[in-house]
Amino acid sequence: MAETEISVPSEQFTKIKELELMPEVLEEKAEEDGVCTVMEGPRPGELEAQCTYEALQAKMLEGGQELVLVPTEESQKQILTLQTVHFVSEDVELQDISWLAPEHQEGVQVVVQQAGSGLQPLLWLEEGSLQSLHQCLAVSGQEEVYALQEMQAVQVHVLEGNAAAVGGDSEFVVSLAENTGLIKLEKGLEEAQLVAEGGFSGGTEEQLFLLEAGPGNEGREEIILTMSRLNVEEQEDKPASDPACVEKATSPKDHKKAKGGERTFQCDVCGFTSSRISSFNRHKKTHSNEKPHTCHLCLKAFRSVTLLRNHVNTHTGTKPYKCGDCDMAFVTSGELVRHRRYKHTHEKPFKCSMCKYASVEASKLTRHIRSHTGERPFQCGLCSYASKDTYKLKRHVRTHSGEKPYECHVCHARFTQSGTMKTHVLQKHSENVPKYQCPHCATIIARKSDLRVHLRNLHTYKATEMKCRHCSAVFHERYALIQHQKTHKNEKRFQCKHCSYSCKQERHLTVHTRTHTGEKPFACLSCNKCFRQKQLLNVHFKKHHDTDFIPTVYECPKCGRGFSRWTNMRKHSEKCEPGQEKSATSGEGRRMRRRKPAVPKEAGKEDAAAEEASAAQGGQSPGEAAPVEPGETTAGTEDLDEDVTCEMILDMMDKL
DNA sequence: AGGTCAGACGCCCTCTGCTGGCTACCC
DNA sequence: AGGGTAGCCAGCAGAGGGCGTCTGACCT
Repeated sequence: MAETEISVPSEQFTKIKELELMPEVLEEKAEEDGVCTVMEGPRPGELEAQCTYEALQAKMLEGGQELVLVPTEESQKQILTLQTVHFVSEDVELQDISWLAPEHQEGVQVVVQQAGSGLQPLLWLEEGSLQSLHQCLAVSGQEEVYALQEMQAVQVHVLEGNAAAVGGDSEFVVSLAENTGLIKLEKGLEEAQLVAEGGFSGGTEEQLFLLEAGPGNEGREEIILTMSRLNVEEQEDKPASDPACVEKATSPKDHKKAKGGERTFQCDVCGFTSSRISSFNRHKKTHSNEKPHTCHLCLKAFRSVTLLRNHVNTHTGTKPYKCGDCDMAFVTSGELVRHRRYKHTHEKPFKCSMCKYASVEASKLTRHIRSHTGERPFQCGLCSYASKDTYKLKRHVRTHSGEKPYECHVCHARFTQSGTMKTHVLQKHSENVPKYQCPHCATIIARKSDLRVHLRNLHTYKATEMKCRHCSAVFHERYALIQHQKTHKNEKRFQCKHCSYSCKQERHLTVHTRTHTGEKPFACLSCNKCFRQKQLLNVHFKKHHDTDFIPTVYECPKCGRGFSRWTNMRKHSEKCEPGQEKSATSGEGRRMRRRKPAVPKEAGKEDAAAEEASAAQGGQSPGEAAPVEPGETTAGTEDLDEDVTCEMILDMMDKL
């Protein structure tokens, strides 16, 4: 799929801001429009162009936006659709259109035609550049066309041979060859208009097209070809073709009287008109390549001394217009005025009619208005994203290209946006990082946006009740629920019926109750001895029936005496006489050494509760608990007392 | 003809906020 | 061990500010 950019050519764009959006009218118009067909002519130089607009409009409405504007000619309302097709290729050459003689092109003003078809091409595609020989780009016009200066917007479309192909992939590629600058074809258009003016009979609809080619993004070898069509919907009785209403196109070299009787001068290249000959002559210089004023530093040429002077100032750093309120200086007075508006006077002449926004520049207001209208003229060619300005599209494209132009100067991590990198540096490589305190709880969060998430998740009122899983309390705020449930955490809610014992977990109460009932459900398969807990049975089995079981022995660092439990060893060690120390490798005197290889891991896990109980007996925290080795074999070790151990286990469980 | 002003376009920047993946922690 | 949760973090988009530059209009 080709990249398609919906944009507005610069010369028309300035007028777009005057458009008044009327989407309801546009919808109606779209339904009314007919079918567009373009057929190749029977012989070279002739091409029938016959357009009704159903297919074309459908395509336009996909990504474009129709606009209704009220032009200076008060009798008309013009419906315009904006869309641009982006060509990227090396297979097409841009040709001169001076061949376009009106007498040979009745009905067709500008044609883009594949080479070899017999038609004189404006843009032609070399063999193999397109899949379809019928693919072409056409522009047509009909009688009573408007003068160029009256065209107030553009729209773009590519036709592929016939109407049926219009809705297809309209992207193909144009090579810029050696033309790296802006290529404007308005001259051809005007010639087309002249043809139309002189020749068509009674068309059903006014149609005008602009064709303009400009450089692609960042000067790459590509062009953006913009073709424009103008629909005119007559609102009043006076037809759009009324000469009194619409000023006709004039010859490039002539001038004629406009509606009010003023003489106007029209440029034969771009359609520019002026009532003053001086302005007209001055304008004509813009189309001339004559640039007699050359910079002596870089040899760049300019049309006027003023432009040259401003340019030279960029070399020399000369900025004659200095701001009186700050240290800024500028090359032109206009820059200074604008700067002062931004920084000092805060004068914002461009005010939004839909909100309080005001801006220094009109372009900013135009951009702002898109946030109201939702207009997104800049379409990504690789996905469905469209942006409201060119910069956002460019920034978005990085998500496809993988480009990460911003690098952290500390850790060299790369980022797609400067703001992301800035946040990274602040959070990772800076001191005194600001924190955000939740106003409703003690939580401190590193980022404001995450605090917002925290507030949303934990402190937002929710209509649906959230129930405590321990009691019947209900809450509408998650944070309150969590805090409430924590109050259940240390409750010993399970009370023994037979004594004062209570605990936090039901399973503990079950085990405890067996001390009253005498129940011992865990029987040893080897000796039939019964136990109240599975862990105790496991300990028993390993100690008395497992020949592979090798217990760990904890050795006193002072005298070398061995113990099966670390806590017992520590108690002994505290009383052991100084000077009997054998090992001083541990600063805390708790180095443990096994006399036999370690107990298999599984066996140790099975006895976890007994280990914890043993640790609790010695006052050791669970995290520091050393493994309890059941089968003591050395002097001074203790036998396992089931009843005592059971109580210890239960107590420890509750403590945990 | 030259200077100035203003409109317009383009580019880059910052600030802001949302989102989803990751991970540590808790149960 | 596994699921749920919440903070951390990068990615990404919206909105707007600021400035460089070009061009046409207007004035002298």
